[in-house]
Amino acid sequence: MLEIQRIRKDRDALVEGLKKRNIDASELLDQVLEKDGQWRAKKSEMDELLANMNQMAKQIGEMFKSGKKDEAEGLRAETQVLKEKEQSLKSEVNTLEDEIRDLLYQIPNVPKAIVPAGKSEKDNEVVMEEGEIPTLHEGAMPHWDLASKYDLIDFELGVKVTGAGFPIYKGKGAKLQRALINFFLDEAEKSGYREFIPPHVVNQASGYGTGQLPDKEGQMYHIGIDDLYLIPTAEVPLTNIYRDVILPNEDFSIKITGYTPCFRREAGSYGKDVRGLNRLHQFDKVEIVRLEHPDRSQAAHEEMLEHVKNLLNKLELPYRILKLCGGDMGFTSALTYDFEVYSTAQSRWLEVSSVSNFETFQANRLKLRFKTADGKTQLAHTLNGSALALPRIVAALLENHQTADGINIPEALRPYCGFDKID
RNA sequence: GGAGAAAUGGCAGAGCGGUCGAAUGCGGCGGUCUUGAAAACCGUUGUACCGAAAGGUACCGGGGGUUCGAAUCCCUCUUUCUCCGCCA
Repeated sequence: MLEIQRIRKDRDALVEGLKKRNIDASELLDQVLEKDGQWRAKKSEMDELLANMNQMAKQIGEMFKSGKKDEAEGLRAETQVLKEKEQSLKSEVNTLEDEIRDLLYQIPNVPKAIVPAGKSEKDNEVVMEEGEIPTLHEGAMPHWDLASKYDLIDFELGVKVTGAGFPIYKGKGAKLQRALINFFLDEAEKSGYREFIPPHVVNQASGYGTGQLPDKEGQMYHIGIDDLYLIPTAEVPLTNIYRDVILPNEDFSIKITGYTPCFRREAGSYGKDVRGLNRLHQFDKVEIVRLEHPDRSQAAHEEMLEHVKNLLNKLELPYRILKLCGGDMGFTSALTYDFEVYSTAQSRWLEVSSVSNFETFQANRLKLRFKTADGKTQLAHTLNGSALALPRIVAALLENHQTADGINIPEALRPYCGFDKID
């Protein structure tokens, strides 16, 4: 959520910035400003009224004490009118506040200067490419065929037990999941992230805190009886740990990580996009989250990219990094880099990580602040990234490392798997 | 799931319906003293909003109510603790 002060001060620059998302926010922002003006007028009117009423209440008290009953009764009758006035002002102020908040919820984050304008994923910029795309042997298969050939993942069994998009991992397939999770967590720890195991279910306030609500209500599974949501990513519980927090000084840098399953309803996908592991309703992911001083968030973002690069190098997967254009960026992000690995048997790039700087957008909703040296409170920056999401990594590992007589496990993963080949 | 008790500032802990944004202690910050530190002493110490400022308003778990006036009374929700039941 954008800060209202920023809209008051910088309306034109915000409109300009949001154009990169391919939206014209001028009308929305003007509505906010208009409502804000009305709100301020009503608010000071009400404050004045309340000040009067407080004053009168005090006088009445003193009169009763000094025995001036009649005077007190007279004054008491007067307050009746003011009370009614207060009621109506209060409801006007509340209505305006609701309207302003609803408008603010509709405005996405403003892209940073280096974000390219654009409408869709076609306008994303490839900023680097690394690793060699292997040439596969005759008869190489896509991962869903490999998964059934070596009995690693059972999609049909998942349909029976739950439904489409909930695969069941078996034997070495299950072991590989566990190995990847441990590998990712250990690497995160080496990079200085503290591990958390958060709840896999969150309340409404947390959904609002990180911006899943109200924008993406339908993407989360909702447990109606308790009004809780299954997390779509560990970002939600991990970041919300710091909701309503004021960090005591300005030299903080908080780095946390956590593994969780992720649940996404993902309505409206079809075809080759959802084949095999490409898109699931439940998947595993290790997330890294950072809270940084605004002056240091840019550097932190770059560090996070290095961390993810390192993971992909160790897994010996060819990948590329995209700088997302305004139109393809998530609602809450100011700058996002996507990592894609090349899926050789499918001949396509698969997104495996998304590393974003939200600047103050989430912090504003979270009320996550810190104390500056001169004692003021200021919004912190939040960042997060997948490091990494498992299914497409597994797909790429199976496909890229397949040979005629089995699938080779990359060196870095062997201690975690306990085997070096799937055959 | 049943029965009770409680929720106050960073923490601990007072608080008769009016003078309570809230005593007191600890902690934090600034100072005096000291070669330095400790101790002692003095001062200061929440958040947000409106306002150029003066100043004003709101907040004592959340929401609602009674009252001229609520931290204090009533209703409701949530959470915590104790006891019982069930249970990995």
